[in-house]
Amino acid sequence: MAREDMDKAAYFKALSSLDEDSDDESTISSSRDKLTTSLPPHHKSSPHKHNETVDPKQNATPQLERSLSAPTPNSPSPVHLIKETPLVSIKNRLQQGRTGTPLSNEVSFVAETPTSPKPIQSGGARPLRKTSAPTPTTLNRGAQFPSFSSAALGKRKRKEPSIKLVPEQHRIFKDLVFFYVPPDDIAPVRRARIVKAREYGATWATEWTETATHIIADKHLSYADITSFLKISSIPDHIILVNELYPLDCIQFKAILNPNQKQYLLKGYEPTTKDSAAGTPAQPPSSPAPQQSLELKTARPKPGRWSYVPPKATPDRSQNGGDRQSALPEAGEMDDVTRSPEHAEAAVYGTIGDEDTTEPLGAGPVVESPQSVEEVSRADDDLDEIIKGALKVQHLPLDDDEDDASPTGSPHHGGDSSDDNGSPKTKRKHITRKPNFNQEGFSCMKGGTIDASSLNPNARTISILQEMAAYYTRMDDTWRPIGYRKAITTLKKQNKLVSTAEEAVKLPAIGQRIADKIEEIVHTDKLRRLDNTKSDHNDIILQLFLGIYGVGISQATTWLQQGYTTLEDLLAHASLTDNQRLGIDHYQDFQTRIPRAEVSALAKIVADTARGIDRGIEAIVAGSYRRGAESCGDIDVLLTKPGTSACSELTPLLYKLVSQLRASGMLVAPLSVGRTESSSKWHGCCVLPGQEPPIWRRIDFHLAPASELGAALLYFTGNDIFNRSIRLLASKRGMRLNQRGLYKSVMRGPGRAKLNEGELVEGADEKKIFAELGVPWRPPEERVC
DNA sequence: TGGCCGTACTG
DNA sequence: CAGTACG
DNA sequence: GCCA
Repeated sequence: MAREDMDKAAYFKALSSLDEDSDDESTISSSRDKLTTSLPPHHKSSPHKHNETVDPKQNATPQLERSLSAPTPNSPSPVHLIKETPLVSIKNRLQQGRTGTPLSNEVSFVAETPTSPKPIQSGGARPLRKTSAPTPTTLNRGAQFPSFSSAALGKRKRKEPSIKLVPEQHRIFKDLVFFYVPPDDIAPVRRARIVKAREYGATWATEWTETATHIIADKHLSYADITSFLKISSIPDHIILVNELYPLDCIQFKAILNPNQKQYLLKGYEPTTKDSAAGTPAQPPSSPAPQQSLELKTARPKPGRWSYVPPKATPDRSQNGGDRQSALPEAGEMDDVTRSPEHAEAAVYGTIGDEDTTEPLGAGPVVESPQSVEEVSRADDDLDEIIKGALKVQHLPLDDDEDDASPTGSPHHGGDSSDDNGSPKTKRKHITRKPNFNQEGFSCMKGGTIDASSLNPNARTISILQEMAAYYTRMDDTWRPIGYRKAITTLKKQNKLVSTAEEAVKLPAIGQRIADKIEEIVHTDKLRRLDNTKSDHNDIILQLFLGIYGVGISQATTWLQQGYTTLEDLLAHASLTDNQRLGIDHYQDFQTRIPRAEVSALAKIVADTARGIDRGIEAIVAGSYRRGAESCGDIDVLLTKPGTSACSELTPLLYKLVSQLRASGMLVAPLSVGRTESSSKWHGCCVLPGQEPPIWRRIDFHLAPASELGAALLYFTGNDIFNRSIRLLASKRGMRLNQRGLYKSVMRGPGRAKLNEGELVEGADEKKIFAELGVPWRPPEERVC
């Protein structure tokens, strides 16, 4: 036991230091030390699944040894060192922090491999490589932690992606031969996917062969693309044609899924019912599909908690809603991708009339200019090239989801409305007061209207920076992600491509380091720094865990340390809170975006029910819906009533409302409910009655007496960055802004610590709050930061 | 070098 | 209390 | 990460 702990500790220490190593510049903040310092006591109940997962004894130790003695025994050719690219300043990579880590001094220099090597060709023309028969160069000792071992190789350029097979019983792709189209692994994402498939037992055919069992096509390809690429008239019956999503899902569900599901089909391809045989039912006997294991752990209602019935088809729900392409959550927020002009009215149910529409003060009624260009298909055009040359595939989106965010796929309203941002109008800043600080730095001062969709010239850069932010979040770094997000906000507002570092540093919130990264991204279409993480198992598991409602970085890290790797592991062995269990059972549901129309429908039910309880109640949908998003991550309903001045006047109504909605079947579970009399929130889950299959949605109610409506709207409309920005601005002005109101004469101690409550300035009127702060009014759809 | 929003629920 | 969540 |  103790020994295992030690090994794990050693491993994680090593991991940490390596990670920092590969970081461009030195340090990562200290919070991550928790990884290296304290290991949780080993409970016996803890997850040592003998079969799968890690056996620390086998892994950590050898790894450490190997990395300590730099040269890799098996690595055949020393290959030339990768030259540091000029773009990245590599200063000191020695880590001071990771004290006592055996590796920290050794692995000080990790080559940022440019990924170019085409592993396949190098070995000559053998078309198949069997992963199950590791080549001499395969470093299989390190089985579980590829990134670690590859990083540990130090400067040595990896010649061939080391494939670390998963334990045999998990090799769901055993005996399968995958042929990818395009048949290369140049793009980092694709390489990671291919490696992953191989780790699960697949054989990768790098040349077309009819012995292939599956053709895995790039998601943009159509059936015709494939046949023409292969120069055949049709795909042989015994070969299964699926898109790249398929293997990922199989891996996540640990099963060979039915390849005929529509989310795996290619455009223009009608499966000939034939392959249902080969394709297999979704749940092969060998590996229980998640649904089943999920069903096992059924409701264990707890006093005060609704009985919670795990619904049938949760995890498999990829087809409805937005096809999530990858099992893993993506970093960036996808809401606000598009806006529609009519949002304002739609957002309000009940007697309230307007609040957005009338606008004297700020930027007038924001009428979206119809916008023109439709670019959605650009990606498709690239495909030809890809197929032909198949050599520079770098345009494939780095992240999986991108364009799926707005489900409807509704092409128009491609958002962006007015490409107003450079336009003079945004510049109007009526200076009420002269601030003694630079208010340019506050993103709440300027409208963000250009979204991150493909229309944005910096979309690619933004997407990659978002991944970086997400990556650092996973690393338990609190502040870097904020830095990145601010930079991203700035970038979103540029209406032309920012391509050089020189140009970039001049922009607010973009410093030298991000500027360098921007330049690298624009020039190479990727960030090497990020590539390193792409195939990191632990990182991928972390992403998985962080996608669970109720699980944050702390819990996710702990579970990872304990050796859990899948949601099923967690359900079976980890100790979970009720919310977390629910979060796992509905993992896919919660990951699925909610079409705007469904939000409207749900809100209408709420509003109608509420009015049945009290005519005066108004239900206003806030959140990304109010910002005009075409799809939302959850539903935010603000409940208010004219004439009220305290939450306590509304709480009883909320209680009734919830109980009626629950009775009517719309609300299906509570997650977090107010404790006190005057509390103002209720968080839970709902489904659209009649929806088949039902998809659980996150819904939040927020109570606001009329006297606080403005502040509540401001808060509940967000977005979060906008809120933080405007709140920070308030605090710089000696005020305080929260969901109840704007307060002045707040005395603050060191570090802006609040010393007193302050005196209420305004709470009822959203616009007045802007005005008091000297912030130009911005309608909700311009609060996208 | 230290700050980076303010609040509320869970266990 | 730390952790997670909400915008 | 960025900034004062």
